Amino acid sequence: MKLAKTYEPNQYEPDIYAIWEKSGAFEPTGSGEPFCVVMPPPNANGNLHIGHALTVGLEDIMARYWRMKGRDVVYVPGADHAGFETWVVYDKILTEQNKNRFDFSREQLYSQVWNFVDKQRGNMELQLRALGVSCSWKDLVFTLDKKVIDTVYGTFKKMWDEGLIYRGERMVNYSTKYRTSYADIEVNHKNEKGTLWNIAYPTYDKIGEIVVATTRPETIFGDMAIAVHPDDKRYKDFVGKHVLLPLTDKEIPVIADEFVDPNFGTGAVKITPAHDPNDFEMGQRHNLSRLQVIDFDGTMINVPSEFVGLTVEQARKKTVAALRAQELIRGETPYEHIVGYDYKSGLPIEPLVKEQWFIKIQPLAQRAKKAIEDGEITFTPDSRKHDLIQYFDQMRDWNLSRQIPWGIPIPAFQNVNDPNDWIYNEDVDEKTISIDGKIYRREEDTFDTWFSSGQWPFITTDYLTNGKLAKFYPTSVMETGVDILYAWVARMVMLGLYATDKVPFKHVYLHGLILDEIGKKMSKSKGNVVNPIEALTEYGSDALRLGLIANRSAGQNQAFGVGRVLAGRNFCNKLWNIARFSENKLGDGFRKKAPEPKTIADHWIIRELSNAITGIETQIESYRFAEASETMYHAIWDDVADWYIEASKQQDNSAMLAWVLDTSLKIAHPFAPFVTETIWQTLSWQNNLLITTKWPEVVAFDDIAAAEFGRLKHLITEARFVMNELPGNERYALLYQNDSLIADNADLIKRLAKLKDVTAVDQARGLRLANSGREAWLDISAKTLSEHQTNLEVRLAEAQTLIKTLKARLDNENYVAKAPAELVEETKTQLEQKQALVERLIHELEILK
RNA sequence: GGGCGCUUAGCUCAGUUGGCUAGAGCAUCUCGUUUACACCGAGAGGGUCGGGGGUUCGAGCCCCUCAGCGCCCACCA
Repeated sequence: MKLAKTYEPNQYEPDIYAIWEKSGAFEPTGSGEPFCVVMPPPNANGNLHIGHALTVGLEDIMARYWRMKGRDVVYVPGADHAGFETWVVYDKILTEQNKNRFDFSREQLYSQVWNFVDKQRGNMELQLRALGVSCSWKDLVFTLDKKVIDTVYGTFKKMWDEGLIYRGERMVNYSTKYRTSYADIEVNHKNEKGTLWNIAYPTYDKIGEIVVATTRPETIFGDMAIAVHPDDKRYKDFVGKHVLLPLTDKEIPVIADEFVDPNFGTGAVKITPAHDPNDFEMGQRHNLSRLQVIDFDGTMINVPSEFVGLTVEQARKKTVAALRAQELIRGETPYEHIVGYDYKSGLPIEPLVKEQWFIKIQPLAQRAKKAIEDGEITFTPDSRKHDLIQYFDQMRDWNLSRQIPWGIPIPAFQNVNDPNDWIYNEDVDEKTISIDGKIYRREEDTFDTWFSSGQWPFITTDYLTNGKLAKFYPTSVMETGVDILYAWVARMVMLGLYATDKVPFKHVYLHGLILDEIGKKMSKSKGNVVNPIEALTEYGSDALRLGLIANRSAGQNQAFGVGRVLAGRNFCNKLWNIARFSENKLGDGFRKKAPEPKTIADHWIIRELSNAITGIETQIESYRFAEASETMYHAIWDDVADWYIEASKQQDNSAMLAWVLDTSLKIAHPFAPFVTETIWQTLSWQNNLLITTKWPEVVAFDDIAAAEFGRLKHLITEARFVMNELPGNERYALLYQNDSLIADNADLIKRLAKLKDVTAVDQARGLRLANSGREAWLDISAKTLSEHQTNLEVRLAEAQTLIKTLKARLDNENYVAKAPAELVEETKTQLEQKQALVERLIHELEILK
C-alpha cells in the first residue's frame, strides 16, 4: 500500500479506533498478571477538558504498554452524574424559566435532570474515543447505575449498623444560594479585610457596660450570652449577671469560659450559638438556647421588623448604623480575618445549624493514614503522601447530607410520631412506609457525591459481589489531578479500606494543573481554555498526547504549549515517512524474515533500539512518562531516521529494515497509538493488530561492530562540521584515508558526509579530521587550510581546558580513593583520549605553519 | 496560623538514588532541494542551574539562610 506524503490524522483515526473496538482488544484477555486502571469518571453530560486529555493519555500509555507486555489489562471507563455540578447547571436553567426547585417534587426534579443529562450523554464518550483511549467500554459504569447505588447503600448500612453514622443537629457549612449544606472540603477559605467593631452592651441597670469585639454585628439579635475568660479580672464582677442586648433590650447572661482569649479584642465575646461554630459549642456547654436570625435563604428572620428580610450584608450596615445612633459603637478597626466562601457561587458560606447525617470520620481516617504510612500505597510525587497523612489527622466528621435532588437518596426514614426514631430502609421511592404499624417518612436529602465516588474502585470492579473484574481489585494505579487529592483520593482510601479491608489501589499518580500559555489557570470566564477536541482535530490525537506529556513532571502545574503539540505532530509525520520509505524499499511482496545483522549499522541500530526498549520499560514502570516518551522520540528520530534509514539507502538489509520499522512502531505505540496502528495496518508482512502485539524483545548484536559504527558517526559528524565552515566551492570535498574502518565503509561515508569521494593515500595530506581520531584528511586548498587555523586553535584550547579538569580530578587523592573505580577508570581513558587529540591538533597546526 | 511547591538557555520546561563536560521542544543564525519527510536535512550559537553560606573527592540535586513567585489546608471573635 502506498502511503500519502504527509500523515493526515483525521483520515485514519476514527477507522482505526473502530477496528480496535470491534476486535475486542480493549477487553481483558483473561491471562497474565492483572493490571487495572479505573478512569476518574468524566461528567456524563459535559465535554472533556484538557486535564482529561492528560489523565486518559497517561492512563492509556500504561494500559497499552502493559497490554503489550502480556498482562491482563482492564481500563475501566466511567461516567459521572456529577451530582452537585450538574445540579448547579440545571438550577440555572430553572431560574431562567422563572422556576425553582421548590416548585417540584424530588422525583420530578430527578427525572427532569435525568432527561437533561441523557440528551447530552455520549458526547464525552465520543471524545474519549477521539483521544484514543483503550478502555473496556463494556465495563463502563455510570455513577447512578443500580450497582453503584446498591453498593453505596451497602456501605452506608454497614456504617449504620456499626454506629459510624449519626444524625445530629450541628453547625454546617451552608450555601444560601444553592440551599444545601457542604462538606468542609467544599468551602474556600479566603483572607479578607473586614472590620472589627467594638460594641457596648449596657448592664441591666444601664449604669455600666461591657464591650465586645465582633466582625458580625448583624448576628447580635441571636446573641444568647456574653463570654469572658474565668480568670479575667476586668470582668470578674460581670460573670453571672445580665446585660442588655442593644437594640432589643433583651437580657442575656455573662458567662465564663476557658475558650475566650482574654488578649483578643476586649476580652469579651458575644455568643451566637446559631451562627458560629465555636459559639454553638459554647452554647451546648452552657445550655444556651439558640435563635436563628439568618434564614436558609440568607435573609434575616426572628429580628425586629425593620430588619426582617434584609440580606446579611444589608443587615450588617443597618445594625451598625442603629448602634451608632444609640452611641453604642466603641471602636471600629480594620481587621483581616478568614471568611468561608461557596466554592461554586463565590458567595459567603453561612455557618447554620441543621440536622444532618454524619460519618464519624476519625476511625476511617486513622486506618487510611496507617495504610499510607505503612507504604501500602505509593505516590508519585512522593511528597503528596505527607499531605494526605496530615489531612487525615485534621479531618472532622463528614457531613453526608445534601439538600439537592440530583443524587443518590439517603436511605433513611423517620417515625412521624417520634423524631428520634430513624430507621435504615432502601424504599426511597416511597414517601412513607409502614413498619410494625408505625408510619415512617423518608429523608429527602441525597448523599454527598464524594460518598459514592469514594467507593469507585471497588464498585467498578464488582469486588464485593465477586464479579468478573473482581480479581482486578485492588487496582494497579489511580491517576488523577492533585486538586482532588483530598476530596477524592483520601475518600477512596478510607472507604476502600472500610468496605473491602484492602487499599483501593497500589499506586497514586498525580498530575498538576495544565495552565494556559502564559501560566495562568484556565477558566471559561477568562476565555483561555484549550479545548482538547479542537486541538486534536487540528494536530491529531497522537500529537496532542505527545505534546501534553512531553517535559511534564508529576504534580507540577505547567503551561500548555502549542509548540510541543506541533513537535508531536511533526514526530508522527516523521514516523509516517520512515514507514513510507521502508515499505517502498521492501516492496509489496515482502514477507517477514528473522533479522540478521550484517553491517555495522545493523549492529548499531539493534544496540540503540535495545537501549530504548529497556529504557522505556524502566521509565514507564517508574511513572516517568515524559522521559519515556523522550527516549522513544529520540531513538526513532535521531537513530532510526537520521542514521539508520540514511545508511540503509547505501546498504540493503530488508529483514533488518523491517525489524527496525516494527520495533519503532511498537515502542511508539503507547505514546502515539493511532499513527503507529495506521502504519501497522499497511505492512505487507503483518496481519494482526499492533495494539495486541507483544512488546519488542531485545535482539542480540555485536558490541564491537556497534561501537565501530559509533566511531564512523563521529567521523562523519566531524567531516560535516568542518565542511560547513568551508567556502562553497570547497564544501564538496574529497576525503583521503589510510584507515581500514574507513576503507571498508567508504561508500557509506561518502554518502552520509556528502563527500566527493573517499580515496586511499599513503601519507597525510590536507586537513586532518583530528577529533575523530581516525587517519583521515579532507582535501582542502592551502588558502582555506590556513584560514582553518583559528578553528583548530579553538578546539585545542577547549581540549586543553578539559585536560586540566581531568588531571586535577585524578591528582586529587580523595577522588581516586573514594570515587567508584569505574568512574576513575573512565576519567583516565578520557584524559588519554584528550591528550592524544591535543597532540594531533598541535601537529596539524605545525603543518599549517 | 500550618504545610507544600517553584526559581535551570530568548520562551515553556525536563533532569531517577549527588558523578553533568547541564538537556528537550519551540525560537534564533548559517548552509542545503542527494530516490521518506520543508510537519525536512546538515551544522552552529545560547546557561556562573535565583543570591549567600555549608557538607562532600564531587552539588542543578543534600543542609542552612535570604529574596521573589505560586498552590493547598485551616471554625476562633
